[in-house]
Amino acid sequence: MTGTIDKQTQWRGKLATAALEIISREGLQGASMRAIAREVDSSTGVLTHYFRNKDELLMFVLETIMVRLSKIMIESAEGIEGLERLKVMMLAILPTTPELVTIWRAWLAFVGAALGHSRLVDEHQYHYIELKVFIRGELAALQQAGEIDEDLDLKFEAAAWIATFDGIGVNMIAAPQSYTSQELDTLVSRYLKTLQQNGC
Amino acid sequence: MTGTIDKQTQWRGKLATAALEIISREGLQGASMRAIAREVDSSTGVLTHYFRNKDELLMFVLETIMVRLSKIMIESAEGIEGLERLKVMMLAILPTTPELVTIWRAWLAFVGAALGHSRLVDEHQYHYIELKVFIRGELAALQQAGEIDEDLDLKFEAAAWIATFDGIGVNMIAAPQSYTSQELDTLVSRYLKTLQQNGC
DNA sequence: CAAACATCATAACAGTTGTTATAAAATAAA
DNA sequence: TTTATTTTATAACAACTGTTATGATGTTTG
Repeated sequence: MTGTIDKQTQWRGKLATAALEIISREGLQGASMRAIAREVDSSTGVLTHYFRNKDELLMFVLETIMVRLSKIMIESAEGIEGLERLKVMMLAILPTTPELVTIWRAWLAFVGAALGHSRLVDEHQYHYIELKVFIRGELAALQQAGEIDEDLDLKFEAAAWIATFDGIGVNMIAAPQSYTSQELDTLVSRYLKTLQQNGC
Repeated sequence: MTGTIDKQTQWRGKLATAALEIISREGLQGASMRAIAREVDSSTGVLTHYFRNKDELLMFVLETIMVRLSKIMIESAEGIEGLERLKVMMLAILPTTPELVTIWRAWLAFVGAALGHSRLVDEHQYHYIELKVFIRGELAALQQAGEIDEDLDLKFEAAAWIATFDGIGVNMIAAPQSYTSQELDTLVSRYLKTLQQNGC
């Protein structure tokens, strides 16, 4: 029984990774059932056996992406406190490694294709809200610790954090070599300064 | 002769607008030849007559988008000087009106589909560079006028301006009602403050 | 062993895609 | 008016899409 489940999750993960790779390379257009099957040196029979249909597979890929991102983000911040924590988390999930570039490229493909695809829109909204709540919690902790202004609107600031983050990420993908790692650091640090007026 | 040319440009514009509308509503997947023809109450014969192929039509749509954007941006800044100018220009092209929302949605679709579509990638790179050069010129003027720090790296700052701008825009599209108009103003103003240390 | 089931490959399906050729209609040129 | 030329519609095309059904294998279970 557990063996069956293991094979299930194993295959689903393998197929999701293969799909992710293709999407990152060629976009969603290139990710046909047959192309994904070819990527894992198998046939479409596997796809149809482990996923109800293509939609479910794509949703699973998107979910996999978001899970990986939040895992990387949380692990990067382990044992780090204060404002530095927000900085580290943001830098950790920007597309600075091959894996993260792959994820970001695929994410952009999903965002672009979300138009007119209601399930994708919903899924994105969900993850956005989740991230926003998380960041808001982080900000609340900082506020309580007196590290950032106490009169900040945290709901707004969480959205601003995500916007800053998205903007940098999209640019790094759309226009590679936009920033050196030092410039990245500067960019994020400068943004964080806007959260505290005691620096002035 | 001139009449022929007029009809050409007229039809090409009409078809591009129709395609833009569909892309904004349903994404690039929905923008098939037949769907575009239906949108203008005509047949695909018109499309094939005024465009070599679909690729050329899509490129024309993307170009149309960028031209409209830069036109809106430049016109908004007419007669405005100083730091306020940068602020006005950014606010002018963020997706705050139906037309701009349409443009941004289509733009996002193009960015997402650019993966694996080399001509689209090139086109985007080109427009990014163009915008970057323009903003850099604006920053240089501000620097000469002493309105922003003289030791800023303008190449870097131009990229930062675009990233900030992209981030806010993408969020407004991906998660509508992210910001009130006042919050938008706050966001942009706060970013601009990072360009001058005399505020401290 | 035998029956039941999970696993995977293959093929056929109906639908859609962009492209191309062809023909009809409208307009311009002679 | 007659002849060219431009313009638009229609239809056929091969290629591709996701889905589904059908077998052929193993693998587990009774």
